[in-house]
Amino acid sequence: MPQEAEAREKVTIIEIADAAGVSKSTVSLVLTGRGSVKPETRERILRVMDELGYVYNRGAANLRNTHSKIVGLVLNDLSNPFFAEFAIGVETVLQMAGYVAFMANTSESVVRQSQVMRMMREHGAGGIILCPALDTTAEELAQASGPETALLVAIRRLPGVAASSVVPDNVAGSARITRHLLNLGHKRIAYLGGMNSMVVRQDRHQGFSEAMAKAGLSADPGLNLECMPTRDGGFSAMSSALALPDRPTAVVCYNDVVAIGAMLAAARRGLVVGRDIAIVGFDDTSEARHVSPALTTIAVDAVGLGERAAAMLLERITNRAAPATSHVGPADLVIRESCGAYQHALTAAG
Amino acid sequence: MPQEAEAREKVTIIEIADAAGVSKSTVSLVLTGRGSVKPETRERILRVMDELGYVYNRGAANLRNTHSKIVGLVLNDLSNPFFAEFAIGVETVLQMAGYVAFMANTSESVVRQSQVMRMMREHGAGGIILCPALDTTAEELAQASGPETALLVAIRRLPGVAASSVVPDNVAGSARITRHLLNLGHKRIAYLGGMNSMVVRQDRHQGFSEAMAKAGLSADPGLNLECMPTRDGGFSAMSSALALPDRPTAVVCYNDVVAIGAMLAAARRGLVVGRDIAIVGFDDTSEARHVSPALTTIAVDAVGLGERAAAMLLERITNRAAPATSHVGPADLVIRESCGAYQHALTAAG
DNA sequence: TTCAGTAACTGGAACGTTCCATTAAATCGG
DNA sequence: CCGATTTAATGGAACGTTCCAGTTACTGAA
Repeated sequence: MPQEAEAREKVTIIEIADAAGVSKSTVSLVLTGRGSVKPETRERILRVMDELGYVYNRGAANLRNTHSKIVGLVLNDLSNPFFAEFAIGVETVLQMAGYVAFMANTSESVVRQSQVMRMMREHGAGGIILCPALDTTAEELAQASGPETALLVAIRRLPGVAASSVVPDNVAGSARITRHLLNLGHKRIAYLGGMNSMVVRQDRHQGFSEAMAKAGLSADPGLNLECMPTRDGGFSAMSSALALPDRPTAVVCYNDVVAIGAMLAAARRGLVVGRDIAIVGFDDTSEARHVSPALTTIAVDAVGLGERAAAMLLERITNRAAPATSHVGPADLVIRESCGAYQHALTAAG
Repeated sequence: MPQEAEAREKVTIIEIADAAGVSKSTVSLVLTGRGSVKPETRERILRVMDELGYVYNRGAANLRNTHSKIVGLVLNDLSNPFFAEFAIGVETVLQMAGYVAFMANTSESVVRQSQVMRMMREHGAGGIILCPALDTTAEELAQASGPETALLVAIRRLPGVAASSVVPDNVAGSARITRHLLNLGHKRIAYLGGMNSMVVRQDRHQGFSEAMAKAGLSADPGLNLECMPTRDGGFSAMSSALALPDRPTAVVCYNDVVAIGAMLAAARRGLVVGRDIAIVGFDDTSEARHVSPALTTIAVDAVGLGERAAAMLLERITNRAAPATSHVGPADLVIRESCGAYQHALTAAG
């Protein structure tokens, strides 16, 4: 048991050296494992370190080195379970590689975003994984980021930014779930939620439109409804959709939280979701499974995206000549109750 | 617009000094804002910094200073929305104070916990907020932590650890929600979920037992069911509870996720939660509101606890003579549908 | 005018490491 | 048993800051 020395002052490599009767260089050698040092000497030094409660000062080491083993993770909304899962994926991979992560939540504020990115760079982060706040521009980012810090943009792609990126396949996923509704016989299908200025919304709506077009249906612009990507947004947008003279029989929502808000609005009007109307989401957050009726949605594997993002960033940091790369992750249909597929199968069979 | 210089090499205070025609000391003065420097000179230096794309190297500065402006946040389970909210609270306060946070997720592994704590110390974290992994011992913690790093233990208190702490009032909250069920007329009440070895479980169960005792009821040991604090755990524990010959009419769950698992199990057996059986949780995660029927639970204000934890840690870091303190946060009853209070009121009125 | 006081600025040592250039001792092939 | 090679260890400069102790130049009071 190391004796909890009275060490109020931090103990340095030099004190270790003195106590072990060697030079600081030798201590450095055992610390970095680089040169060759006699096993017996190594043991003695390690023992002394333990006794004096030595803790390695990476800041000092980095002063010479540069390779810092720190990366930053900047999230636009940690309260969204999707991003929490993404963060878990990122962090797992970093930890296994011996890295440690700065984490910051911007709450969609671009000014906080710039601030924390600068802070992280000042503290020597070798790279940053950024889930950009809503109206982040390419220019701002070029400012906030810099040549010493590798940048990877995740989840929300950012046109015109020279950085690696990791995003789910929004277009394909959206087309997929739209086809699912078309197969169930729906023709009047609304697209609900998100603001047109959001790239993710553009991609997802594009998938929707393409699937509709391929089925020979043109998307009614009156059934394309914007709203903030929140539960409340979904609720009120859905309320107006239901007030339309010729209301939709199915609704493709921007994401799960909008869908859940929409389901509430439908229920409030006395409609049984999955029977009277079909509602589907996107993301497959854990809530999707537990809401009632369970939500049919697109699973994008947030944890997997996080792991991939971290791996790509590390590659880029260690092998700094590597070019920026992009990864588009899978987006799989998860059929549950809210689309009415089971009802449909039942009536078809009976 | 700062001209994106070809600066592959990092630019230092000395290059700024040369370019601005002053000494490095003067540049340091404007950086730290300490001495007095002519406004005109300051402007010039700032302009040069902008032009050359200078980024402050806090690592180098800390080498002399010691006051690092970094704190660590170690979470046992980020996938639990409760801890995500706690993290948001912590991070908000830190950000406002100009600090940046290391974040790590241990997934209840004490070895990862020790590893990340050591890493954080090596990187110069001035303090660590720790939500300890399940079987963390006081001795281990004394090892992993050190005199240079202020420690604050949050959410799960850890007997025998000399550190500040922030926890919700588990005993009072649990007693409160138990009284609520007693007031509704329940007599056979089960306590479900968590493992007896967990301090939080002990506290919550204590509150439960005390409330039962005060009502003149002794808690039936057959109705005290352990399980892992997960949805699946709740599901199977509830299944066995319902298979009992004389089954409970109400169930106090260890936390919300266990309660939601229990609700599923009840529904699976054809029971209507809130009418045929009462189920209540603890934590008031956002899921509690959106599950159906909505969950009656105890709100502990995760964000507020996080803010408080961060504030207390900062106080301890800046004013290092300050003694370790403890904070016990409020635990308020939130009545929704799963306890059957509305049904009860209705039948009472009718 | 002189002198104290202040404003503006500066050089150099120090912080805790790494790493290069050396040196001293040990090993080895012939 | 010699020269060459290898192993083990060392001193000192460097990394990018801060801060102490100065050094000017200026201001204003006596």
